[in-house]
Amino acid sequence: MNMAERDQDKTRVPRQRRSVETKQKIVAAALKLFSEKGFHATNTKAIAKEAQVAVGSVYSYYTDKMEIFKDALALFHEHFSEILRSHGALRLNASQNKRELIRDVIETVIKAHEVDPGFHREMNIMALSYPEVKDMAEKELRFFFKMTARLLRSWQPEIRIRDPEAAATVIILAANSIVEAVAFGGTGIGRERLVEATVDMLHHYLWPQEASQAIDVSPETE
Amino acid sequence: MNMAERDQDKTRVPRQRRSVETKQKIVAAALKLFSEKGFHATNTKAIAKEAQVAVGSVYSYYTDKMEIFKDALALFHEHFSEILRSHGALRLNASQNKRELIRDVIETVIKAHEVDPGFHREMNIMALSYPEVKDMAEKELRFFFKMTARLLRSWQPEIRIRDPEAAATVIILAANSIVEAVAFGGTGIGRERLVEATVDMLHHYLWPQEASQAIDVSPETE
Amino acid sequence: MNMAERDQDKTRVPRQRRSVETKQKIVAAALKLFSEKGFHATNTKAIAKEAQVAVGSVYSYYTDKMEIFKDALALFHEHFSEILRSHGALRLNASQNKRELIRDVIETVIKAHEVDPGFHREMNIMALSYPEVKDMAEKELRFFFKMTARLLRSWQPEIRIRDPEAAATVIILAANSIVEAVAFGGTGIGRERLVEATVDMLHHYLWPQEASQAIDVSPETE
Amino acid sequence: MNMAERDQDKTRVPRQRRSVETKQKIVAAALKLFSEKGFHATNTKAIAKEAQVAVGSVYSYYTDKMEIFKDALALFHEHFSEILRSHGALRLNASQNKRELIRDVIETVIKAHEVDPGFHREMNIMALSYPEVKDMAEKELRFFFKMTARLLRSWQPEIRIRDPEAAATVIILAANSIVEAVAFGGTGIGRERLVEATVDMLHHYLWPQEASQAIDVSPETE
DNA sequence: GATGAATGAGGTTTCATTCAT
DNA sequence: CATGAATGAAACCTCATTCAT
Repeated sequence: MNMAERDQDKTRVPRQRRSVETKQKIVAAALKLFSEKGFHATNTKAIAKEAQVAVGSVYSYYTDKMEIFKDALALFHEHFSEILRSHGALRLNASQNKRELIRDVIETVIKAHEVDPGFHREMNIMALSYPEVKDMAEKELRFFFKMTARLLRSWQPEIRIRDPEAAATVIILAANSIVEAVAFGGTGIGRERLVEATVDMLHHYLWPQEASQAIDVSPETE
Repeated sequence: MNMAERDQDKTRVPRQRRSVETKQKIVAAALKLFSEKGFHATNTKAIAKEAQVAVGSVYSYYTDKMEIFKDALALFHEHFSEILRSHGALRLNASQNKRELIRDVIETVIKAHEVDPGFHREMNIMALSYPEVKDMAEKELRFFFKMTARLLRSWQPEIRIRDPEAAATVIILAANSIVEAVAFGGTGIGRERLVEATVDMLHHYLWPQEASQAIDVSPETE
Repeated sequence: MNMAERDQDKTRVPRQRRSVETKQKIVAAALKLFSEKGFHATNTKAIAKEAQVAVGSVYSYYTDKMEIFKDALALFHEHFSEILRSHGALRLNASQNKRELIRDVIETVIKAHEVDPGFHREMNIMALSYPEVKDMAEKELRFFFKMTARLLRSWQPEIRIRDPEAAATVIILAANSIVEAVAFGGTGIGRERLVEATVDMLHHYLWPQEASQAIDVSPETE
Repeated sequence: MNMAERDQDKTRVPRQRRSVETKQKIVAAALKLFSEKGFHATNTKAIAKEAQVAVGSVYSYYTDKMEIFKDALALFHEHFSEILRSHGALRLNASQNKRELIRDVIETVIKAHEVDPGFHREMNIMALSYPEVKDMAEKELRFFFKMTARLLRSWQPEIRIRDPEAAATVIILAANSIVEAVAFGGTGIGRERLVEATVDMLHHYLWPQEASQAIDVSPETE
């Protein structure tokens, strides 16, 4: 394996079980601290301490503090995807009630965000400052774009979207920013109302006819 | 004049005004550097140098590096609002073509972002880390929520939005995140397609009837 | 001045008198410690302490520990040359007794070495490890080569040297290594005997006739 | 053996053949790395790796990194002497042409240096810093002093040296420093010219009459 | 008021050595 | 006996902030 080759002499490639466990302890500790206090406010000593390991050990698994972050990010993405999968966000089909479908998706994404809102925030920070992190985060995000685009295309021609890729991107970005607003607050509007408005917006976007009727049927709610 | 007497041999500039100018030089310098290299990578010495002032002087105007940032942020918000205002983003009325109206707004916001994308990014970073900055940024954002909500309400009942405040928030958040994606790239979709999709989404959300017809009129575009 | 330009933001260019004094205190302290304990065994904290200055101050005058060393080396060279000059090593002329002349030169060089044998040693160590130091040391050495070559040429044709440059180099190198042996001991032969033998060697090399006669005149010494 | 007694339970005294081989692999690896990158830049992990042995094993043969160096130094001296011996540097006799004899010796020493110039340099560095290493290096050097002195004495009274021991020391030191200059460059004079000048110097020192004639015979060369 | 020299805590990283497996 | 994981002191360097001039 050329991975092993490249890291040779610098970072340890876990061979023994103990070693594997130590590395896991370190990422776990780092994920926790980055999430709580952010990257810059977390020093290597603290990571080592949290992992109950000597500072030197940290550096035998990682060349760099940044390297630890990247591993933590990968771990975070795993957790995140796991949530999405387990909540069945992807076994959607157009047969169910459209509003419920949209709401389900949004709620699931909120759930996923709530697993570790702190780290999510830190990921955003880091992505803005470090291209490498940006790339990782974007790669993950594009995966969702792709998934969504495929979904939209599968729903054609029932929904009449002109540019499924762009639409998927816009939907994900919008949903994401609203989910973040829900997670971190600060809008002054409660969670329920924001979700409802978002559902409305997407409903109209994707199934205009049905959405328009829905308004006629139940006007003046709230 | 006894004023002249008191200031003897330094009569050039009144004390007060010079002081104000110095402070302005400092913020301006800071804004520039924060925007270029970020908060953490900009040290006070560099700010002083850029402002052509001694380090000590910086600390006689500001207690803290953070204090400087907050002032820079305020200045940035001024610039930002100025752009929006000068581009007339807010003298909208429902009479013009709806798609054009939406597109205008979005383009204006993109313009405003483009004034200083670097600082915008840094503002986001800082907002995520420092509650005080977050508060400032949110306060500004809520202003836009309010403005938008008022606008939406003024368009009622032509548009039949159930909860104008929540809708305004959702619209601004969505628009904002898409604008950022346009500014920083990374989606893999070009600017035009993203804008078009966003316009579509908002068009359907706000003027469902008209939007549906638009699709019927010019189908299979793109 | 482009020097000032280049160093800008990183190292301080002493402007005030206090500043100049501080920088001098630092080199002096460094010279002392490098000489006593060597470069690697001297840490920046110790230098700061010896100079009665904060660590940070050291780094406002020097980017690097190595930079300090180079400055110390320059200072050392100044001291060294000063000794040579004050001992009149270079107002040699061929008129005086040749053996005495050679002995004078050698004794002077020994004196110069004795000013700071520790640093001399360290200079050699560093020269072997760091090309930049090697260059500095060699530059100084070549100056002596040049001086000596000029002297030899001025003595032609009385002395019949085939290649004055090479001869000068060989003489300086030989003298130097013997002087070092005298300074650091380890040969098992006393200082006087080494100097005498060296004088003999150079005497024979430069003034063969005279040297041969000298042997005939005082044979079987020792 | 009380040697074994003394070292017991700290460092292993190789008893079995495999053990001996392991120790040899370690020194060999160390010699190579020290020579290439120097003592300080070579870490124990690298030595272990190069020797294809675990770090812990290194420490069961050696108490210390320095201990390894000392062993490497001894090995180096063996190689060095081996070269000298095999090139017959010591089966000199006064019957052959004197200039050729001197040149032969010098060329042989250069050859010996060229076996491992890197380690030679490192030995010098270490000798200057660590008394123990200095002692080892000097012990070896004195061996050459002794050999040379014996040679000189055997050539008496043909050569009329007053103090053979001192002369031998001076000759070896001079030759050594010139050889080093040839090996590491930096004098600005080419190898051939330096060797020639050295031969001249020693020729005049040891066989004044013959050397003087040589000059008369072939004047104005170069 | 202004200047810029001085401070020193704190951060990241290395590596010789020990020790559990 | 070998292995290689773990240790932690110690090194270098940065920079927000203070303070003498």
